[in-house]
Amino acid sequence: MSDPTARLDEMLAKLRERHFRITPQRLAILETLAVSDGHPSVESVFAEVRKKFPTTSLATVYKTITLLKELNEVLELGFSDGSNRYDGSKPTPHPHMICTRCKKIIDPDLTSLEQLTREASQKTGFKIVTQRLDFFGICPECLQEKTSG
Amino acid sequence: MSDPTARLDEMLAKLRERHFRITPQRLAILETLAVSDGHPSVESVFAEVRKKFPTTSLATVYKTITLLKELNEVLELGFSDGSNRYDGSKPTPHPHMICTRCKKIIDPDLTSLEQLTREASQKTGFKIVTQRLDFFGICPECLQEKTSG
DNA sequence: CTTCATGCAAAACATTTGCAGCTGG
DNA sequence: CCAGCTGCAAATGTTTTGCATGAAG
Repeated sequence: MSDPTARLDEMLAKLRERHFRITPQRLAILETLAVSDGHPSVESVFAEVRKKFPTTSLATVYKTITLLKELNEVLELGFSDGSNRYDGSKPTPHPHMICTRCKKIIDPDLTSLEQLTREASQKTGFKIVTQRLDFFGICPECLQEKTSG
Repeated sequence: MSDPTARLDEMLAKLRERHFRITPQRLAILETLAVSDGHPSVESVFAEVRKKFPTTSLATVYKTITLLKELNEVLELGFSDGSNRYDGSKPTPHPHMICTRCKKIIDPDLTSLEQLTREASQKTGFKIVTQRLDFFGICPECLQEKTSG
């Protein structure tokens, strides 16, 4: 999708602009979020960052992600079962396709979402600020597997 | 939207069919979920049920709602901040308009959702099983208020 | 240097679970 | 009767918070 290096630079620029410090731990967290296109969980970010900085705490990962959310530099895909996932490569709200078998999450490009949003606004009188759209199902790869889970 | 009494009867029929017991507490929980069109939270269901049965425990409300979810007789609107809401009057997945100011949730009737789902399926090869769509914004009533929050 | 970030442990939440006693069918 | 339900309290799992130490700028 977007260039990971460019995204990392954008994130760093935003931090500097707001005078937040760029610590080694933060840099590692930003890198992980900017590079991964797999919508990582907090735990997987934590595990990744620990490879470089073994003393990093979970609290720091949470704090940094909270900061990035406030700066609109990461998109949180919250699920009520606590399996939250994060998208740092494309931080603006967009639809997701979620495979309920392998847990993969991909970003579809849907042209008719704009039309749907317009319809929703017209029919309800809401001033729509943002939206969240998830499709749940089975991805092509899992569909090919004979054995059903 | 749908007739509350009819919904309650459907829920009761499903419980009986599967040989689950209909206790006074359960009945009160079902009634609350079937009647309210305001997408109540667990706490508000609990508060409502307590009016009739003051000894009811939160655990029972949770257990009953979990049961109803498994029977597809209630739709859970989970939010990652823990402010989950429930829709017993229309238990099949459908879009929601959520006012971020007054927390009201209403059900829009969107004709172009089907088209969007088709597009998502075609472009990704997913076999789509269900979906979740929330629009966040300001409702007409809140828009009319002069003071901004 | 001064302020902000880190890391630890404890706290805070909503939700789930274990279990003794109760009760619907 | 007795399997399943209730209510209590304890456990769980994730996220947040307080605070002393450490490091970015």
